[in-house]
Amino acid sequence: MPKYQKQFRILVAVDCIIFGFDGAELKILLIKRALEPEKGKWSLMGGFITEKENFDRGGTRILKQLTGLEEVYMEQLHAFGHPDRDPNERTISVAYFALIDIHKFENQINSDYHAEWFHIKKIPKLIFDHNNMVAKARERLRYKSAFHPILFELLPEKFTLPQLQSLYEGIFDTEFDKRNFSRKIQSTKLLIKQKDKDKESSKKGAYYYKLDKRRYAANLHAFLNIIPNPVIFNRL
Amino acid sequence: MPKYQKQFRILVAVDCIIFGFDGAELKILLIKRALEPEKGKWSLMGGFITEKENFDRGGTRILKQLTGLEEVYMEQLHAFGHPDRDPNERTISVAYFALIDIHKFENQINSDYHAEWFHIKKIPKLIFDHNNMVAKARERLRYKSAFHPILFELLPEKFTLPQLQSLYEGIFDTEFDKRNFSRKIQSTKLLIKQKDKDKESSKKGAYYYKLDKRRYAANLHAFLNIIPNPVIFNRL
DNA sequence: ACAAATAATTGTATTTACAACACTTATTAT
DNA sequence: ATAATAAGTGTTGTAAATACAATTATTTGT
Repeated sequence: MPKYQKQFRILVAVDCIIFGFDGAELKILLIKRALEPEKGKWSLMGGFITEKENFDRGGTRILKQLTGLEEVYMEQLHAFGHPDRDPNERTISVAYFALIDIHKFENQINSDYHAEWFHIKKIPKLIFDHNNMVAKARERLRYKSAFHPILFELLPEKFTLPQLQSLYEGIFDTEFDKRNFSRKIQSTKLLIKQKDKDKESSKKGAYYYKLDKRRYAANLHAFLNIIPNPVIFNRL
Repeated sequence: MPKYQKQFRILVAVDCIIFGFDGAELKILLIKRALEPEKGKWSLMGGFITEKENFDRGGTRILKQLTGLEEVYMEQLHAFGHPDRDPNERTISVAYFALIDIHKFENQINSDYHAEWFHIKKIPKLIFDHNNMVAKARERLRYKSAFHPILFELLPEKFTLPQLQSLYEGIFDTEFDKRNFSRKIQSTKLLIKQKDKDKESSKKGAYYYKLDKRRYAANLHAFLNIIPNPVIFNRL
């Protein structure tokens, strides 16, 4: 069989934008780059594609490498291919974004990478085009979560409505009416009310909820309408 | 500066899913592949990335090569990277989808490629994973056009409301109420009514409309709500 | 010239969804 | 016991979406 002889071949990497939510702020997990070039600078977690893996597997491999986590929400974001994005040698990168429960991570953190969580609004200067990737991931997360119930992936197994609301508010950089928000969330029937309350953050205490996983799995592509006015997309 | 010595490099291609609308049916432009392997089989238009170009430029270059058209609506769809997708040698492909006015194409067709339009529901067996790409592009077109006014890109400069409606109906595989559809479209204020009528497809004749390009450019990311019930996404 | 057929155009009433808004209740700290 | 804090709950007006039918313009055939 003939090969594509005259064409040139390129390094292919996968980079991961990893989102977490600590109960108050949306955060992103970054590492201190261990290898040259740009050693010691902040960077997304990434790596080169190996000979036998596809992008999805590369993404999950890299995520597991850093967080120890498997079976988390992950989605291909975009392929970045500017000829000079890596000044060292032409490299293209397929970016993935992941949503993880920040608490699950803390126990399993791999300190080899000097990973740290950064507030979404205080991201430092990153190597290459990684700041672009983060911006695009943020945009996508905002877009997608406006219609699809994916933000639950960022929360622990048990969470309260006020927590969920502040997550939405953080992502959309606005405030919602408690009563309307609660009603909309309840109307999805994706949540199961628990008997116990969280009394850490308030005096009255807020009931815990759990995700109804069966319904959630069946409705992952369901359309929500949590956000009052979709015009907000214009002012990201 | 050190290079990434141990890593292996991969061929990188761009493939285009080109949509057109002939007034009745949604179609895709395919070519008869000119080079080995798989010579003579139906395929998407594609090509390898050159040393100095990014993906977007590769996509527009390939589109122009086949259609002669520039400045058309085009968007990165997805990166496909299964190790065996090209049995000849590992190749990854970044797929783009484009929306063109099928009439503009007809004059400029480059017959070198043996290009042909195929009804979206009668796509033949394509090489590699191109059928997957087409499926994904169709899904994306449906998703995106439900919220954003991009379907105008498929229509000629002057078009009628019944034409626009049948385009929507074709894409969503359903039927809308004429009166409600007309009202929703008018309420976007994106259309300018013309004085002349199209009398080809009916006896009474239907007024032509033109896109208000200034408004359209300003509202490309605007949210529409043309489709009565978004639940339809569940049954693609 | 008239009638019949075809397809576009236009209007209204009802239902439904959304958003705005304020008070009560549970709990803790002093 | 009282004050302070934050969660929980109900109602009402308004706008949007839907369902639905009659009329008008034009062509074709007799």
